[in-house]
Amino acid sequence: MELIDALPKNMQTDPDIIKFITEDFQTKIFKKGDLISKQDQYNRHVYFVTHGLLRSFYYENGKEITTKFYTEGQLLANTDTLFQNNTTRYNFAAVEESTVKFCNYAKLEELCAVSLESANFSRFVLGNIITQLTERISSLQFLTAKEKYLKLIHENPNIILRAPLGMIASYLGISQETLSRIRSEI
Amino acid sequence: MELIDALPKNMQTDPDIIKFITEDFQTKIFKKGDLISKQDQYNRHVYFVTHGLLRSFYYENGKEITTKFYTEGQLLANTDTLFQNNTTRYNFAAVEESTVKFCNYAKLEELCAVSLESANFSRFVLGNIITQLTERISSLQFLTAKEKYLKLIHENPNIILRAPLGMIASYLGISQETLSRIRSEI
DNA sequence: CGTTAGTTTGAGAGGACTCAAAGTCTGTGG
DNA sequence: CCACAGACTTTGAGTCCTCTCAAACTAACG
Repeated sequence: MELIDALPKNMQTDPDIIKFITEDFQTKIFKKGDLISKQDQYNRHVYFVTHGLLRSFYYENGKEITTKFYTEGQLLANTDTLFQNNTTRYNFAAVEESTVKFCNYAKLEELCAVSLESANFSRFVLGNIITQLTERISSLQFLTAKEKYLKLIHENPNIILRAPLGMIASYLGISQETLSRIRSEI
Repeated sequence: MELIDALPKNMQTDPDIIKFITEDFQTKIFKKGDLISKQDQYNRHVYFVTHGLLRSFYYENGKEITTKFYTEGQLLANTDTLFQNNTTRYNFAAVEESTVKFCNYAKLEELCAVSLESANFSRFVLGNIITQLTERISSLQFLTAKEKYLKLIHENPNIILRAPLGMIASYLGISQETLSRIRSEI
């Protein structure tokens, strides 16, 4: 999915936007396992996933905890850094070979500082992210391991097919073994 | 906390903003237990908590599940409705007597459609909400009941003092009894 | 001072965890 | 094209955390 297709129609033909996309974005391909960004650092890029699957994760008692998956058409960024100016606790890595388009967040800020349309579209995007996160919170809050897995199957079957079991388990907040047992009884 | 104090300095003196705050906002006081907004409806207001404590919740097997608390200086809104145009699954109610200032989201949209400053401040606010939600997800994902409670004490001691145990328990995703036992052993 | 909301305590059941070991898959080098 | 190493998944056994149901206790309020 191309970046421009993710924009509302009226912005797709806006010369400022086109200029922004063509001049300020770079493309990069990550191989399976490649790190895009490391924890405890500042990374002020915003990535748009053109193709592939990526994830964010951190270490807890030596184990990797996957916090989120990012597929085609989604945005990936260090919100800690962009919005709070802190280093981030998350690593970002490619689960499979992935192509991303990225730009410096400062450039996006510059655009939003002069383009009302962009600022408002950006608000819209953030609003949708909030809805997604809220939904995820309510899954984690009270569902059993099995319910969480079934919900993921329903809402994001492609992740289940594409990501290894261990990553999915930690994403759901359950152990690998438990997820494996759940799979076998379905 | 007054609404105007929540704004960045440069906006506090902006005539358009002042006009917006004084003309488009209303004030309302809710008594303990009062419902602000009900599930399965559209509520397109945005509320700013001047004083007090409110919460959002839904019903699961007849039990109330508290999803979030809102204290002084925070915003409360039906993101389902504002960003996705759906009815919401959440109820909002006052945990204790609370004063809110509220406006129609459409008015805020109108303001953002003409005021770059406002649109960008709004983006900033949304960004912070995202950071908070992300943080909450990681608490729910892997902490034990006790760890979640200790984290809440650390980050939001006032909620623990002001909200009844049952609401706090469901907010943490644990049962009342478990929370009570955790309290007694601390 | 009684009624209701809220909290604590107890007992038993079950889900999910950990540690450990055995399978299975996959890709690379001979 | 096969074999093997390393990554990934499954299975087993035992333990512990947290749940549920029930009942007693306490606080708040009219």
